Amino acid sequence: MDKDTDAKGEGIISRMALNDNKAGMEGLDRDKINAIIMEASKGSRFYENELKRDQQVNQRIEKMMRQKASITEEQLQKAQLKVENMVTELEKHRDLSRVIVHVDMDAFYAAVEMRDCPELKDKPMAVGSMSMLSTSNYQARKYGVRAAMPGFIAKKLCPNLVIVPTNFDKYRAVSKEVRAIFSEYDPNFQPVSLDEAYLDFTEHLEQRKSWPESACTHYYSNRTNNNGEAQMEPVDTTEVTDLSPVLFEDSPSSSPVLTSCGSEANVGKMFEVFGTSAEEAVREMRFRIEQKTKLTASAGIAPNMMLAKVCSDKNKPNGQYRLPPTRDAVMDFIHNLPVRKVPGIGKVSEKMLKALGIYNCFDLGQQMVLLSLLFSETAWHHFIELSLGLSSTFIPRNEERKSMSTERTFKELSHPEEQFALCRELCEDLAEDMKKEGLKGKTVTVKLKNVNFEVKTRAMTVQCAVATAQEIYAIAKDLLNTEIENVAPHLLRLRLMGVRVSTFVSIEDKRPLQKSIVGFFHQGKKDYSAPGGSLQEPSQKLEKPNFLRQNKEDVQEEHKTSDKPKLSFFQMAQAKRLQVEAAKAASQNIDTMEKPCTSVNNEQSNNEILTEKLAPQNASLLIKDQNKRQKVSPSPQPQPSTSGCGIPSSEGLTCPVCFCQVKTTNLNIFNNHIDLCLKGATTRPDQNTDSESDLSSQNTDTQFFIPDKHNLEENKKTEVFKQDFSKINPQEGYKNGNSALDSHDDIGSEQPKSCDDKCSILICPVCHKTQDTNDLTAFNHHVDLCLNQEVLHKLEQQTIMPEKPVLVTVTNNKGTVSNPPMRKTTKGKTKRRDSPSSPPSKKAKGHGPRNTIDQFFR
DNA sequence: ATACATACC
DNA sequence: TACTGGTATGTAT
Repeated sequence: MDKDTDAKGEGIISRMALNDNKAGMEGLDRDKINAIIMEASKGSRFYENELKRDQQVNQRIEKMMRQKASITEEQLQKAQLKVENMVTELEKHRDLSRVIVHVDMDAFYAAVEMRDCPELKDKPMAVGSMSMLSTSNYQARKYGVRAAMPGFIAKKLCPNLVIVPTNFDKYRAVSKEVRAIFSEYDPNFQPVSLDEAYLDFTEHLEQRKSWPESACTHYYSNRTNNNGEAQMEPVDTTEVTDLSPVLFEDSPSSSPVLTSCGSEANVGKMFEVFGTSAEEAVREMRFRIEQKTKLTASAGIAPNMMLAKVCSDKNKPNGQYRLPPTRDAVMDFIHNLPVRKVPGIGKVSEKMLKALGIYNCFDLGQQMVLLSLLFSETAWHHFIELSLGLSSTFIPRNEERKSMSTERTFKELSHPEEQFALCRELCEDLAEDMKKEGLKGKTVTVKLKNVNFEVKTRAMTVQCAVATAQEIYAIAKDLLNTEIENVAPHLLRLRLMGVRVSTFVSIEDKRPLQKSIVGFFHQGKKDYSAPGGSLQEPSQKLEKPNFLRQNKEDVQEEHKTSDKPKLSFFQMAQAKRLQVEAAKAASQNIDTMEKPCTSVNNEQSNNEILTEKLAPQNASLLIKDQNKRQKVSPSPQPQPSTSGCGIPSSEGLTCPVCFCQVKTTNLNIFNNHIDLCLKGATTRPDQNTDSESDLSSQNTDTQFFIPDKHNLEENKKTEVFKQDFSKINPQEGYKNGNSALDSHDDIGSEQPKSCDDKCSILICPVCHKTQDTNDLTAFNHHVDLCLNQEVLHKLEQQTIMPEKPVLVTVTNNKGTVSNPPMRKTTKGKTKRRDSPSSPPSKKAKGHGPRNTIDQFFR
């Protein structure tokens, strides 16, 4: 229509241009900066995609405007009442009694780097890479350089910009120190990211009233020559003491804020005494942070979280702002507050509101009736609270996570083989992460971004929760496969792939998993029908649960301990992981072309030996095939009989599943063996060994697919990002906080061999739930049921979603399968023909596969 | 339940 | 040369 400005691409500025709403961006030459950004971006695929997305937003706006035009007087009156009632109701419950504080470290990563490298202090610098910056210091911000900007553009804005790679471990360590201080003011504080948190100071302030002055006295850390013992703050003596960072000479702080300890007024002073007010307490906290870390923080004090957050930005950097807890003060504060400053209102909402003439929170209140008619209920409810300066007055405790994912960006990846390999690797990584938290989920989502930056997600929910890499991959690869087939004969030209697991099933006790499972095998081995017989009978002759008994006779005779078997799924995962780690180790070796295999991560401590030994062989294979971009070729590889290349053996390789010696040095043969072992543990032999073709069709899945990292040119970069962004992850709190590593990284304990602990807690090794019984019979019964389910499920997947092309049309609305039913249908092949033809029946919005694809790859 | 968009750091 | 990664949530179907 008449979006003359937007259509011409000028509206895109709201997406592309810098946000000067953050601190440190005052008085910039915006136009010049934007011109440079545009110049650097124009024509790129990224830019084109942004344009497209902007058009979508414009359409939303147009739709909204049309809606607005059709509003009747009657509707308005009705809405008016509704809004008024809502307002009075909300006012009635306004709570100004809490003292909420939001603390935010100033330019955190950049500040850490500057602290540790004085050279950087007087230079514009940023942390990140040429592809993406995490943050920038205030000097760089003067040039328009800021977080989330690609480094190469930042360089154009500021040619002298110094870009420092991220050092996540360091930031995390600093964060830990800071959080230790937070917890003294509010033990239940909520971290938002490594550098940011919400605290409820109410309690602290109550207690503080009666504190002696000594409790409110805090020392400078770099001026305590002799009386260190009198200090409240432990001083890290290894720290250089003259770093006192006047990081922000031009701090705009207008409120009475602690001056930097290097300033004239404070020279020679050894300590500070703080008062009992909220401001004093927060000042004190910031002082302690600075003394401890040599870094500054900013804070906001207000009666609720939203206001506190906005306030913390007000006097940043190295400042604080308190909004008095009165309605007048709040309303006054809100009045001129641009909506974009409010957490939760981003570019798009801002643009939509702007189209309605709404710029600040006052406007928001004025237009509430209209908004209530144009936006969803949740949206306008949020708006109305906002316009009244209301939000949560208590800080919610960190709840359980709802999903876990991993994704990776790389240089174009188009070959299905590589895509599957990558997918598999992602599943491995994800499974590993999930294991640390003992999670199992029912929904697997694959995310794909093509080289045009168009994003697609494909999800499938299954009956039984999945946790291991294999289980996840079994689903993910089908989702991926469906997409690949849908665009055939074209290739999926990907730039990013991700895998996510969600819909977690509750697991009551995740920690004692390792030990308990061993205990379980020792206890329950007898027979699932036998009650608490010999609780600690030596593990010579365990019986499998009924279900698995038929599986692996073959393996059993080779190795006595192979009966442990039932090889819990954890063990399978572990075995698989060993494979993968070996592969990783191998490819790493190639990366550096010299790094000895001992360069494998330390965390692998327990299986390091194994990986080390595997690595050389893998490496040689990899090198051979490096240019082919193919999985390890199945043809016999003349291997120099590198003695001791296998797992602990000198004449072959030891299978991590059955622990048998496989007398070969050919990795392919070995891999096949492992795969058979793994399959054997979960599926009927006849299902996967029936024919040659069947086997070969599963190669993708079962063989070592060694991702060719060298073709992922971005790999190194992205690894960096993976690190430094996980830190900002809001979930970081509990992610970090758990000590799962302690028990779960000890993979040795997963191997029945090395474990003789017995455990009296009964935890089902399948569903991971603590069983509320001491009765072994009942427990065994439960386990059998669980296994039944699990195995059935797996069989189901084998049948319905065979390796090759199954084509469960996930995207098909309702009708077709998205969730394999538990019955064994005939082979999925018939289905597969059916479903693609069904799209014609789709109604309304064509969002069936075809349409999507057309869009995706035009 | 699935897909896509928005938001946050 | 080059535009992140992890999570939550809202909206629409």
